[in-house]
Amino acid sequence: MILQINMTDSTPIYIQIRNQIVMGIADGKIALSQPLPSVRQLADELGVNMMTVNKAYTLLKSEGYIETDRRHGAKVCSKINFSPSFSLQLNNELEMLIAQSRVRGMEKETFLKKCADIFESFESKTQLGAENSYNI
Amino acid sequence: MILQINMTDSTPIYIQIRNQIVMGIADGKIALSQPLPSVRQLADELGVNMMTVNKAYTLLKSEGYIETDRRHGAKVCSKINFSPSFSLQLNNELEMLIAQSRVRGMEKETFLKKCADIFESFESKTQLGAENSYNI
DNA sequence: TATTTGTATTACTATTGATAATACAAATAA
DNA sequence: TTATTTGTATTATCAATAGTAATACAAATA
Repeated sequence: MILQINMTDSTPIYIQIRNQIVMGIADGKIALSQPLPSVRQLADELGVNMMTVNKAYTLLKSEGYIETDRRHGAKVCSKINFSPSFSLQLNNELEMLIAQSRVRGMEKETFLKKCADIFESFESKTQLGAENSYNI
Repeated sequence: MILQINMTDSTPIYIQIRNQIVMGIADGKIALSQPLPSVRQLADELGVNMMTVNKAYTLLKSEGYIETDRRHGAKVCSKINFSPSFSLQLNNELEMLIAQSRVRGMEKETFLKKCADIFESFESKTQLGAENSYNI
């Protein structure tokens, strides 16, 4: 399994890369401390420019998901903190999503159920062994 | 109370207007079917261009929050539907938010509690009478 | 010495955001 | 009637940003 880039999607490539790596960590396809491919290697595989991958890695690094070392390349952090900046972002985005859901008539219980389902879908995937890890 | 535009914020003005109107509806400061100020009037009050307000109104209309009538101006819809496109957007955004929260060590219960709190904060505000409505 | 790493720099292009000036049709108020 | 007010369409301009790309570089390793 390799990252899937959708060139017709309006979402920028480096955001797609970033999102898929975060999702990969969340559902256990990418392990903590796992080395990531080099920017050149991943760029080759995806058919994009090296600096596009670098931009994704720089973003992931600034968010605390990965760390890079000049020689050893990039790897997932061994521990990913719940930072204050993420806490702010989470609050703001949840507030907007809930405002919209509420205005459209969604009940609180329905919303919470949806969240619980998504959360549990990650938990079940994470139980999978390392043999299901991403081939990146 | 008037809409508060932050010119130093990187969020585009028309998005700020859109967000604040959605939030206003959600917490009851703006009622269903309530008339909104004309694009010229709101533009004057905010000190922005008429077409910037028009852009916000066009977005709100496309999302089903408001409707416009050539003579009577814009007003909030009497009923705002839970559209398939919003359902998709909600799923995608929740998936990303939950992935990030989980990776950062947030427990499912903590996440659900946060959502419930936000939901309830809207519910309590909505109980307020019409005298608390926005002065827009 | 050769190779591989991330990264800094620079450049190019397309897109976006905001504003502006008009103009128009429709509806209302005088 | 006439004047005014509504949203909107059109066109234009300008600045800033975003996205991608090509290249070069320092550091570390084999």
